[in-house]
Amino acid sequence: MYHPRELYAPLGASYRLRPPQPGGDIGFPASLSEGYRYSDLDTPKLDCFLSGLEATPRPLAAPPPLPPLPPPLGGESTAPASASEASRLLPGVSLSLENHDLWKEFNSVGTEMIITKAGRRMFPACRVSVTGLDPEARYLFLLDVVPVDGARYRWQGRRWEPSGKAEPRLPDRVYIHPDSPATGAHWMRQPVSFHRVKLTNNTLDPHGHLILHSMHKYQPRLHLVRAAQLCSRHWGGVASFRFPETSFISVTAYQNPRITQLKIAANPFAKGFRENGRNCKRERDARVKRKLRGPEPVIVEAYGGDGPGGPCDSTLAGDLPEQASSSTEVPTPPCGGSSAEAYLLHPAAFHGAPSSLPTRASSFPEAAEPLSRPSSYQAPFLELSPGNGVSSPGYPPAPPASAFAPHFLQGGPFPLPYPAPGGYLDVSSKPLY
DNA sequence: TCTGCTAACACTTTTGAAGTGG
DNA sequence: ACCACTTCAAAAGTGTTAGCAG
Repeated sequence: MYHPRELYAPLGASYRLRPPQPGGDIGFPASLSEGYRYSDLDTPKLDCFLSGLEATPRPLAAPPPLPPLPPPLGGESTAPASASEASRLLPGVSLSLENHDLWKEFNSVGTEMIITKAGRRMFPACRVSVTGLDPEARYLFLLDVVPVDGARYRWQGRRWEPSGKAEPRLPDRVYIHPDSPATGAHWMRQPVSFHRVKLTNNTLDPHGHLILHSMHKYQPRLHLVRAAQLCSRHWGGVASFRFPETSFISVTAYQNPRITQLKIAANPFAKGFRENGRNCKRERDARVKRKLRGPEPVIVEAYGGDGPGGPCDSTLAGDLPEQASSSTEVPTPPCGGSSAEAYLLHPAAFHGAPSSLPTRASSFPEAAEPLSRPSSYQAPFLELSPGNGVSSPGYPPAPPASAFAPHFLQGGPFPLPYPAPGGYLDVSSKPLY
């Protein structure tokens, strides 16, 4: 494993990010905010996806200086987003959170996400609508999760409170939407769901799930990268987004009973725990009593469900029951083919190895280029539009989606040196401890 | 004793193979 | 032979809970 500072020594201090600005998150002490540094956000992180080859591809030879670190996540933006930079890279691109209301409801209580050794899905999942993409160009859609602050949290019976410093930063991993790469038309056709993302607290996780510390506050980020293929050293622009209402605290067991209630009410897989479900507290207690008395009689009556509406696997359809997609349209492959087609056409892009391997080099001429110092790019900060695309100038910009090079790929957690769409990418920049 | 984590559990939904009919 | 549809079992995703470790 390499650290970017070792590989990119020449970049030196230009990649230093300034500390977060005061005035941050509600409930987050300024002292902790002041003391925290996004020490790893300068990791060249997404370079791998910057593939080629847009109409006017350009090699990443002269990295512009990274923008200063934005204010602490969740806080008020004291420095407005750099719209000009954003438009220079991916002009006009905007995202809106489809399930904004649900997220808002959870956020008002204090969202908690279960993390397990085996990996647990996020609920609610990030489901967004995209506009402003070039319908013909191809894009990668990525999701990662970054710490909101430098604190560890503790449930104090009624609310979350910081209790000490955060654990050391874990390996940064990126979830690649399974449809990637796809055309702008594809991404804009219907809401894009990231419901398959899994969170784990297993630092040795072999499945490539996003690794988090328990009792820490995190913020999901979405990245759109204009690129024709998964891995290249060329790029056509990138835009990063975050929605403050999607921040959450990772836990191994729910702390706030109100969150539990919300999850049970909204998640179809937890239907059994609802008031009328067989797994609700009343039924469970009764079952335990019956068990103590003797064998439980077989219940023949079918459990009345709420009808269909569970998470849908398709990107093109809704992923959440409370937002049943009205679209029954059969997904059509994006221009140039679906991810599966892309796989068939260019298997080396998905199963390929670092550019030194012949399989990839044969399929992707750009991989045969000499491995000069990978360059970084400047990620735009965009204002977010919560729900239905309604603009909200109060939304702070996302932290920069820093670039990274294939060097940072960790083969370990992945069966493949390059992750397939739908997989995860380990972009750890430094050893765990 | 307290806090946090894990594994087992019962339940539901999703998925995909197998079967059926046009 | 092909396609669309249905059925069904297995897999996967839920929160709960008891027990364990530090």
